[in-house]
Amino acid sequence: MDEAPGRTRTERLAAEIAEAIVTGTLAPGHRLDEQALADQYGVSRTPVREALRQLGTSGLVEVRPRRGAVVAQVTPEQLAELFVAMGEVEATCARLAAQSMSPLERRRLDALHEAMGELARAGDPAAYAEANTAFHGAIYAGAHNAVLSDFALSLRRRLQPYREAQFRQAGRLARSHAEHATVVAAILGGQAAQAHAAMLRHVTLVESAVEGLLGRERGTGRRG
Amino acid sequence: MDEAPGRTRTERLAAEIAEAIVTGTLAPGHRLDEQALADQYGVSRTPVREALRQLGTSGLVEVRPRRGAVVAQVTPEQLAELFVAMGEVEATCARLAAQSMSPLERRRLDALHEAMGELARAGDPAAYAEANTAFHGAIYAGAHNAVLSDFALSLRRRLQPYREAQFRQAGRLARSHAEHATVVAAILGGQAAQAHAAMLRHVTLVESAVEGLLGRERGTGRRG
DNA sequence: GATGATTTGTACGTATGTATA
DNA sequence: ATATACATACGTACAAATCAT
Repeated sequence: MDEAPGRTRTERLAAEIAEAIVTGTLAPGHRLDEQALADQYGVSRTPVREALRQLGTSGLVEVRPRRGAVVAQVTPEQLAELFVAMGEVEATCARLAAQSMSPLERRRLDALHEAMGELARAGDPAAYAEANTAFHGAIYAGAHNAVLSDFALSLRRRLQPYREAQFRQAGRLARSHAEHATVVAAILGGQAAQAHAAMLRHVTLVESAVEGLLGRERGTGRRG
Repeated sequence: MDEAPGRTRTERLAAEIAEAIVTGTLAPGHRLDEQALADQYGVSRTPVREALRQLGTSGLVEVRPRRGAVVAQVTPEQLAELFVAMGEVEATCARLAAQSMSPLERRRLDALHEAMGELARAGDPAAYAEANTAFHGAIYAGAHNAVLSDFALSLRRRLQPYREAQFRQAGRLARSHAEHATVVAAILGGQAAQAHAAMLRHVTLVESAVEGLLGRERGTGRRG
């Protein structure tokens, strides 16, 4: 059976539901009925409740007392704030990484960046997106601060549904890689201020790309 | 009975337990027995469990599957990371505040700072500490970003047990107020970079003050 | 190392508050 | 506006795992 990851049912459920939200299987605004989820996963309501509460604290779902839980509905204003926050936190991580990455970490970041150049030239959005997560993760880790990197990761997860399709935009891969290049150069060179600025600009450009996509794709029905 | 704040028992319990942790009534490392807490608050284990999970996600308590929950025990390394993270996030808020505070918000920040000067001269640590929370809260709010300000607030809460006594240090009030002055001047003048730098320095100095206190009070610091 | 005690994890039942007819 | 239906919040019971002996 599936007893693999998180040891308790609550943990496994939280992970599975989070995954479903992040991949878009559960769309924003979708109602999360406790009994339905319990039936679906073959457990009782108790671990479902605890998982929903946990996801509520991390911001992925909105729990309204006595009124049930829904997949967090992010307004355009909140989306903008999330992107600003992610940009600032990622930029901070980049600055700290420039100051405190070990030589080994720097070499690995450089190697990862080179490999992503290949993926960009090959035009493989899925592989690039996966490597991109690793790239940003390497920078979080290089900041050597678990508090900041956990927060950056949680923001990245919350924004993932909205960033998913950006790499399909024409030319986005090549531009992303070029933006990364300036970040990598600053970090490898230990130039803290430049690393901060380059990362802030990169994330801001991602936001622009996403906004372009949302403007185009939306128009279909959300509730009125 | 007491039906005052949070509507559900879980919410009230989470607030009460958090308060007890933050004020030091529940010391770090203290075991949080579900049944004992349930008896103490006159409820069943269910809302206690949910409250503990919630506090676990926010970092105030550590929940170990099948092994119970304890008040989060912060190692010296984690404490340092928390201070670095808080410094960076507060500095970011200060920079954003310098860029985007409204004239009214700037006037209020200035007035608050002036009032704190009185408290510092009067030598009232308790009142100063309370005003200090409002001061930093005003800067978070001035950043106009709920994601960042929520994170800053949660970090401040997590660090509160370790910062509590700092204002009793001789001369700390006056120094704190002088540090605030440079932050306020930069924010009011719209000088983003200076606001960032001044706030980062301020928080770093708070960390030093706390470390001095901990070193004195604890005797030993590092664990083997 | 095995056994008993304690505590957590999960299931299930009931009551109350919310939404709907 | 009242009543009805239903989902959630909470309590309670049992199972399973950890710990103490």
